[in-house]
Amino acid sequence: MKEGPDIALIGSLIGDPARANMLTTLMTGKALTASELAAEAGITAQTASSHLSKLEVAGLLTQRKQGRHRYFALADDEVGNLLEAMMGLAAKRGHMRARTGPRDPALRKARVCYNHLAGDYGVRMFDSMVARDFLAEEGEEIFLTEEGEGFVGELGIALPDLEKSRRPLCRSCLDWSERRTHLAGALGTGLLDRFYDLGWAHRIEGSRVVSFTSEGERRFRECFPEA
Amino acid sequence: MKEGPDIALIGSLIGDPARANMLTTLMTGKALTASELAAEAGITAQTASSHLSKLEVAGLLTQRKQGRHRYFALADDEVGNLLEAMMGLAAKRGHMRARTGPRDPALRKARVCYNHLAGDYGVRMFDSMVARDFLAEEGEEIFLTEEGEGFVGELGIALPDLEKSRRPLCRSCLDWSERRTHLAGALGTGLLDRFYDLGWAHRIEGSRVVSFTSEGERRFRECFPEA
DNA sequence: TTCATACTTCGATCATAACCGAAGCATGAA
DNA sequence: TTCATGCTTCGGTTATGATCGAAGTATGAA
Repeated sequence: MKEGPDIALIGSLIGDPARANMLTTLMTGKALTASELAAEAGITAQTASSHLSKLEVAGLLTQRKQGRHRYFALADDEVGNLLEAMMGLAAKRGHMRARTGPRDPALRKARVCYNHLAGDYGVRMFDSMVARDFLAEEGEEIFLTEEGEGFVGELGIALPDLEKSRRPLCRSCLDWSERRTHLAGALGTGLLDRFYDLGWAHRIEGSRVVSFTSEGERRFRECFPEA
Repeated sequence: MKEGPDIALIGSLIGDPARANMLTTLMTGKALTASELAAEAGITAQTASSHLSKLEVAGLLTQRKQGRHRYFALADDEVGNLLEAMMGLAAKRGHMRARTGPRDPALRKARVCYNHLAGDYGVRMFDSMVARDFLAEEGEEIFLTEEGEGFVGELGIALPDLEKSRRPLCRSCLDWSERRTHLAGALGTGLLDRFYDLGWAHRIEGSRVVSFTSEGERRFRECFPEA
């Protein structure tokens, strides 16, 4: 009986893992750029672009152009509610995401979260800097203290350059593997870039894994002692 | 690469047109055999068998063997509510199936939503009961008030029986055609069953339409006056 | 201007899964 | 027993769509 609305269309849109990842990420309510969503879903920009346009045409996402960026967000509350309902059902049935793969342990240890360090190392760095009062938390906001400015300066980071960009210097980001906060923002990006420059670590091609050299690992642990 | 429930699995299951047809058909609340569902979806028995086993493994359907037949039904209310929510979103976005037949107006007027009354009449009943303080809303939760207990008692509903079940007595459900709340839960089911028993209405075979007799319609309007 | 970034479009590859024919199993009837 | 029905399993075909490389467009920065 072909009566009523077409749920298969919406189902198939949510049914693709890459799109489901994007939608889940957007459940935070924050609008994200196409590249951020691509990184989150673990796909290239081309593929993400195709997915995002499908989701927008179907009315699940809205798009806002801002300069070179395109920010995507869930179209409205109803979409969020539907996703929430699906998560509820999935959780009840025990359908958790499969997370078994050879790359997985490396991903949990250290990976890029769009442009900054995440995973165990990302959280460790953040905690260590907070413990030594280099970073101060005020609610959602995070500030670099005066001592912190000295610290990152010694590391060889040019703060004035970072402050020139319109991005906030410090932002918090929630880690899916650790379920704790790590450092994002211009400083988060700056620190990771500095680790690359210092030769402590490098990106694994075609993956989000950040691989530390043994020397780099030693220096990193020295630099960010556990609290 | 995210933590949390796997909505993609459920989405992809609902996302196949053949399976979506089967699930929509089962929204009538009646258990149907594998062959009936195959015919409904327009596929062969082999293909249907494969679909049905996937849906059962995922926990969306339950199966009951009876002789040579296998009867399938939606696993529980939550599945029905999710499907209804998806229909709501699809309808709002204009994603209707190609063939919207003459039965459509009847569907909007009164239909079963898995096991309770939906459509114009479902919303009217809910609104009327809220307006007279028979039902009280507290955020997402809905309660039957003391006056409400008296009211449904007069209608001939045995509350103790309903309360024995583990299902919540009252739950809200979003209506895709009216875009408003109607009553689900054990009481929602109980009320619809009572309308059948009283001869006010009956199900149209092979459809979700609930057809009221002219006498039944009169009594229903009397019983649930518009606010 | 030139260069870099952010994103899209095109084209081709490739993996998944929907599908059905044929055969097999289980139940019930004759 | 034999036959019919309801459903499942197996095997092979086919269509869909997810993916990425390469190239193109648009915006902003130098």
